[in-house]
Amino acid sequence: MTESGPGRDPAAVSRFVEGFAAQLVEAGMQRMPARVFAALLASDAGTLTAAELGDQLKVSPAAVSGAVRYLAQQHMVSREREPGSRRERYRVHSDQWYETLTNRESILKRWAAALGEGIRSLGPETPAGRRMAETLAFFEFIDGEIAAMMERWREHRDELFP
Amino acid sequence: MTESGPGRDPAAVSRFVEGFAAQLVEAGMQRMPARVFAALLASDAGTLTAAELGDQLKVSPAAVSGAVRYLAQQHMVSREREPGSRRERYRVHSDQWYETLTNRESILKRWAAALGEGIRSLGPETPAGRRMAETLAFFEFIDGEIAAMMERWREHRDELFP
DNA sequence: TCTTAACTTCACAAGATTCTGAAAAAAGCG
DNA sequence: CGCTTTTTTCAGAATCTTGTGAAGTTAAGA
Repeated sequence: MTESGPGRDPAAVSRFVEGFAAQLVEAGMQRMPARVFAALLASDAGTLTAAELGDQLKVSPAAVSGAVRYLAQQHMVSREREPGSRRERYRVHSDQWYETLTNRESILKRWAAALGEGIRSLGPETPAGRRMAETLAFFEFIDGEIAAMMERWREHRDELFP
Repeated sequence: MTESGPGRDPAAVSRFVEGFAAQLVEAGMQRMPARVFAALLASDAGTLTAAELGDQLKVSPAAVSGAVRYLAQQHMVSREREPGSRRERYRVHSDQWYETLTNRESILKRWAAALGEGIRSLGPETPAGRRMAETLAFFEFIDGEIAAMMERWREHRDELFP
């Protein structure tokens, strides 16, 4: 339930954090980044400090540091320096983080590059070459479609959350 | 007997297999399934036997067995019994395997389920709940779009490879 | 039915990851 | 500047993963 006062049920938060993190792990994400990310997603402000993360997840500052570095590299969180403090805050941009999922362009592009090289070295007219060419065409098609899809999403979002 | 056609350079095949597998690994796939899959993708017939896979990849039958089981579960390859032999052949369907990439529905659905539970337990009107609701809406939107996108792909493919 | 090829399962060793504690580095503040 | 708080780095221990060898299971052919 929605609570005010001393706040939210820490047990409920923890259940969500661990459950969602587990799903992310299953999809290939490392455990600690997944937990840190889920904790940020479940925070009311959308930001937490390193100390809060370490405290809530019961891990060392070192682990938080490593996880946050990874998440920042993936553009899933950003770092903000709090004015008037030496603390750093880590933020999840609710309307942007999941766009990084579709920005796995880098991955599609690397797959495409590896396939292109395979086609070239095995020969485009060999059976294997043709099979790989079809796969490559698929990746290129998807790559083009995703931008349009995200544009439609933003319109759709603006209707849902005006 | 499966003949590697004339002019097919085993070293070139191996380079592709290891390179493409490395990209798959980077995207979260286990190493052995990735190598087995890449080997199938690069095979001329689109099929290989367990013995051929073990031989080409220099791994034990046990490793092949585990990798193939995983790939079959993910519907990335299918198993065929060779008539008149006790061998099994493993096949990649060139025009279908990559559709499994978009069929990670299961993953989207599980993420959505975890988010839905989080929204319910933290409260849909809390800031965290609203953030999660937007993410959930995104996943639901994507889920709907993907089917349409794949339909467009099939049309596109039929133009490219009539 | 028996034999034997082919695949699968399982315990374990080798290897890779991941997190911690401790020390170093960076950065605000007087 | 020097003190203090916060973050980062790094070596190493604990934990997981992964592939192997060997035994076990299944199924084709005689």
